[in-house]
Amino acid sequence: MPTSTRFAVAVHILTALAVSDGKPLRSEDIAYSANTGAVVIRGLLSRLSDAGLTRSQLGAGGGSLLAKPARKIRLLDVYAAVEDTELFSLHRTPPCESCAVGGNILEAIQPVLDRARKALEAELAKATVADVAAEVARLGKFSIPLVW
Amino acid sequence: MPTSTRFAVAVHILTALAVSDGKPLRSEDIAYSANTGAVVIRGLLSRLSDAGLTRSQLGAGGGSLLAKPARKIRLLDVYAAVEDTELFSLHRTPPCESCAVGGNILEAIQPVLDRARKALEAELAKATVADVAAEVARLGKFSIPLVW
DNA sequence: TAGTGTGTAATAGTGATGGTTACACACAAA
DNA sequence: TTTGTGTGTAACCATCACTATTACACACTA
Repeated sequence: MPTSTRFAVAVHILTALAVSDGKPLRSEDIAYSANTGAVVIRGLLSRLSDAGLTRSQLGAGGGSLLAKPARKIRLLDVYAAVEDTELFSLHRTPPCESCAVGGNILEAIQPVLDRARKALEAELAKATVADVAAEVARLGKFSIPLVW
Repeated sequence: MPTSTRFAVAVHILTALAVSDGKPLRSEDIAYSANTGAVVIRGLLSRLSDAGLTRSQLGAGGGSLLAKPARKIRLLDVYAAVEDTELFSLHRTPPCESCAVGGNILEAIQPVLDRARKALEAELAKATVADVAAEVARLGKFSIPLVW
């Protein structure tokens, strides 16, 4: 049960903003880096902004900025901001209520699925955008802030 | 991404087989319990059989059986048998190679995503089909084997 | 005031998914 | 051996989420 590409691109966006370190980035520039369209980026920025992770400056010289320090933004926050669907999908049509298994299977597996989901979320809570930005800087052999 | 319901239905199938405890179940009967089509069930049984989790008896009185004890079948085995896609999707089109962030973001986030995936898998490895079957029996107030 | 960039609606193409029909084949029961 | 049952798989279809793209109103800066 896959996530959309939104999570990966959203992390990309936030990492770019972290690397930019206070200088507003245009959606078009982020789109170039992520190899997608500027509207896609703005759609994600809209979600990230709703979640309180980014903010925008309108007008010439404007763009997007982190709304709080990169080290305060956990990947879990990003995940929650852009992923809509449940990690585990259940039956498309609910199983037979009156069946021995069908009538109880959902309730029976829910605790296990919850534990699995929470384990995943706990890992995503351990890493921050600052961590990712630092790793990108290390791999790319540059320092933050990066002058574009 | 439309997330698949295969995992939930596959667990349903195996739980039914565990509850049946050696008596072959027809795909049609499982389909009734899961509220889907028999061909959908047979498609999943085909994957589960390939993974060594079930086997089938052809002919009259035939159906499907567990290929090994329910307590030896971990939900992780089921997950691996029926889920095709990666848990985390990355960019649809690879990001800009020559960009500071785009050129390094994939490598930078991969370790985090791997840890998250492994944490999820570790939880799914802790639960078995026997556990789910026992929980279903408890909730449904019946004992295994259940005579249909 | 002119120009820049955001925010969002609308639309379209794509791909995975699940539902369904059809049918060949293996096996059991008689 | 024959008959009937149930599996295994291919083919086709409708649906839906997702991403890309166009279009345009609006806010803000220089």
